[in-house]
Amino acid sequence: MTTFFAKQKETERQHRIDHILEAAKTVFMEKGYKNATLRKIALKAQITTGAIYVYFSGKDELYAEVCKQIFHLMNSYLDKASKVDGDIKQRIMSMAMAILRFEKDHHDAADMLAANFSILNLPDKLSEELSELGSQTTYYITRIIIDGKKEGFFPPDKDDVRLALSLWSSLEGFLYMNDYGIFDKYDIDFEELVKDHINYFICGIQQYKEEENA
Amino acid sequence: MTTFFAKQKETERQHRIDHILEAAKTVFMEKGYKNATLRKIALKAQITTGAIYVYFSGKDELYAEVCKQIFHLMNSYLDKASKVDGDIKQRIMSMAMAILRFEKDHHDAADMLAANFSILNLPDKLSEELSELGSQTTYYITRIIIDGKKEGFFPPDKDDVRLALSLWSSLEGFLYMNDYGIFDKYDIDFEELVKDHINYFICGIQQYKEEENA
Amino acid sequence: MTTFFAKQKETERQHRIDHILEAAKTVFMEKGYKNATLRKIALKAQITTGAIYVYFSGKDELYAEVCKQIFHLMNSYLDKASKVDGDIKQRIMSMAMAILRFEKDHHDAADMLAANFSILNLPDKLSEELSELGSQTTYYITRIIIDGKKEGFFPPDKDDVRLALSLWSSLEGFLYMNDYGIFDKYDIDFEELVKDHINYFICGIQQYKEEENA
Amino acid sequence: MTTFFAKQKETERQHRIDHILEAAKTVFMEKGYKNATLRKIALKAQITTGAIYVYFSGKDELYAEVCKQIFHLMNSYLDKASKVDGDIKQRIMSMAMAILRFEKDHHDAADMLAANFSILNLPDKLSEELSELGSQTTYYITRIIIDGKKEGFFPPDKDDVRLALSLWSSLEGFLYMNDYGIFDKYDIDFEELVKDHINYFICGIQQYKEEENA
DNA sequence: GATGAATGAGACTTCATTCAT
DNA sequence: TATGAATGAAGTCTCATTCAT
Repeated sequence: MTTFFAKQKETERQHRIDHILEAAKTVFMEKGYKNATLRKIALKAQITTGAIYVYFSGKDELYAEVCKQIFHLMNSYLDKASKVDGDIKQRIMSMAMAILRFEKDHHDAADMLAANFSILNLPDKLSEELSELGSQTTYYITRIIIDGKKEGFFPPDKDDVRLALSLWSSLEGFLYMNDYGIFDKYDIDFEELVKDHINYFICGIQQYKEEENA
Repeated sequence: MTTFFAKQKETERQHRIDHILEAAKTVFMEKGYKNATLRKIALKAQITTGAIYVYFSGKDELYAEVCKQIFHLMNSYLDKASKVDGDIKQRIMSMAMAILRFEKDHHDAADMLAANFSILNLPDKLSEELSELGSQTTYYITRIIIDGKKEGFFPPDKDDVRLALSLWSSLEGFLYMNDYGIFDKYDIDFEELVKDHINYFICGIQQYKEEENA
Repeated sequence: MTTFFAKQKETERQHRIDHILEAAKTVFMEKGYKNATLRKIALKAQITTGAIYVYFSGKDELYAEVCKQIFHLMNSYLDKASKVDGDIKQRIMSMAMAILRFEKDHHDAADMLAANFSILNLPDKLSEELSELGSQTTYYITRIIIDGKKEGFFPPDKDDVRLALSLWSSLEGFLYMNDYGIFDKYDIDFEELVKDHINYFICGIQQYKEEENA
Repeated sequence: MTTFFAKQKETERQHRIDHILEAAKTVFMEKGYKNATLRKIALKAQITTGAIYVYFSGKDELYAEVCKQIFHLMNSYLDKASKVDGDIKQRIMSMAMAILRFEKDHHDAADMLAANFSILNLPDKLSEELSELGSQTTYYITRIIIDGKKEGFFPPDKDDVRLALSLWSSLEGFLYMNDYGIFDKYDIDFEELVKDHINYFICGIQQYKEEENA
């Protein structure tokens, strides 16, 4: 019986945590770390500031936990995209579009992932977790690159991780520039721009001969 | 004589301004806009917070002026790089390396240029200046692309600005990822990574046939 | 039960608000709006400045709330006086004496009602409330004038509001002069002076023939 | 010769003082005591803040000196009005209208005269001077009342000073109410309102029988 | 005399965090 | 557990006054 009630309690506790995290996510996303206040979060969660301290050690941990959630959300996008059937190119494009879609669907959330977590005063465990989660993206992309080499789509002499990082980095660049409204000044279809870039990049990988570089 | 003394004073005033800007730059770079405080800046400049207000209307303007300086610095890198002789590829690479070098030399400063200045409460004149300065990079790159098309290096049907933005965006992505230490976990020569990406990208532009995309 | 505790809490909250308002009133009255500081108020209320912000949005609102209280207090004087039985003259005199008494009892408080509330940054609701409260005095006096005309005490051709404003204005003048200690230099019974003035004024209204003015 | 140069210097000094006072008057009138800053005054006078301290001991003294000037200005209005020919009523009305005109011509200046000088940290001499100047108005009015009694216009049993203070007080009341925009809400000709009041008041003095009051 | 940069105290305000209830 | 009032430190900004030049 004790166990039953304990579980019951545990569940309720988790509910409250989720509830707070949900509110925190909204506020952090909207205001950013500094401008978000525990009061606003508490207000949104319809609890009091004091209650937050029952479940979280403070603002920093709360922020980190929200980030964790967002990382998981993002990875769910990637996971889904990674399961799409098709040739290598289609799979890469699917992955890229998933990242773009996530950015579009959760604009402010995406911003949070770029935070420099080192400024927060976090316990080591959380820091590592966040770092680990941030690496997931590379894993997903790398996997496709590896498949691509197996299938002869990419030359075997190129390094998987380097290609994956290269692809991801450029994608992030587009998101970053888009975020700061750089493209707003021009009459440009953002998605098309990214697709073209990936096409050029893939094409380049396939065609580029190292000796040319000499 | 009056003129002489007036100049003398003007120079001294400029010295002080530069001195404050220097301190502000350090602090803003290290802490970011929100976390930087006038007190910290004043402390670093070995003055009082009040003294800052003799030269600047407030935190926002101070921040903006620091950004202006950094933009100018960055543009000096670009300007120098844009004057390098060589073929189109070499010129693009020279430009890219200039951006990398700037990022390396002024790591934290580069971050500031990404700030969303619209959140600051700036006089219109300053806002415009910053916006204008921020566009310079695109101009530099676009110019090379245009030359490249003239010389037959790039296909004539590709849009100059789109290519320039695309190139710049991917570069920014690398810088961004590097900033957040993504590459630190891997044994990767950052510069090589970027060079490879550009090579693939350029090669892709030249070789990519639109019909393939169908 | 919930209701009971909620009420309890509400009451306590009101107590605290009243406590702060009391301190604020003292300080504002003594120093005026500009010279009063939240620190002084907090000190007097034996709390910290921050605590004030739990109950009030800032200095302006605090000031406005104090004014509201004073207006209400003043209106309670007027209300009581307006219920006095007697002929028109006695009723006017009763009203005038109420104003004098209020001024005497709450010397500095009275000053605050003269504030130009438009310089404060108040929510519309508060602004309107204050404006409304400030008009009350005229209403009370006007009502007596109207009765006076009905009873034939005043000539029917005189405008109610003009007479009321005229009476009130002169009263305010006496208060104002008294405030600045003008009468202190002379050996004068302030109340008698005002009574005489009102007597002359009333007598004048009754006797004055417009044609004389030609 | 020394004397000549000394005088020259003295004159120049006075010029500067006047120049500063002029600027100070403008700023104090516009902003009020607290909101006026020495910098604004210095700016308007096209000198530096430091220079002000050569001629004045500080902000308070500067304010007081400005008030002195305004008192003198006001008294010049009264002086001129007091010299008007006509019967007693006309002379009183002339005096009243002069006060109204002064208030109209120098709206903000008039406000300053109402300041509670005791909050300023002034040397005794200045305080007394200000007090003395503030009494002038009563003198002017009293003189007419006295003449009025001599001529049989007013009953001989009424006290001169009391009548003068009474008249002046009510006038001040109208100005005060007008200042705070009380009349703005009503469609009222301010000057007419005041004239009527004075007429009633004078009429009342002449007609009012003390025994009625019993 | 005059300058004006600099000070230093103090203004209002915000907020993460604590703690008595 | 939960409350929410209160704290205390810190934030930006203002300004009368001083003082080296």
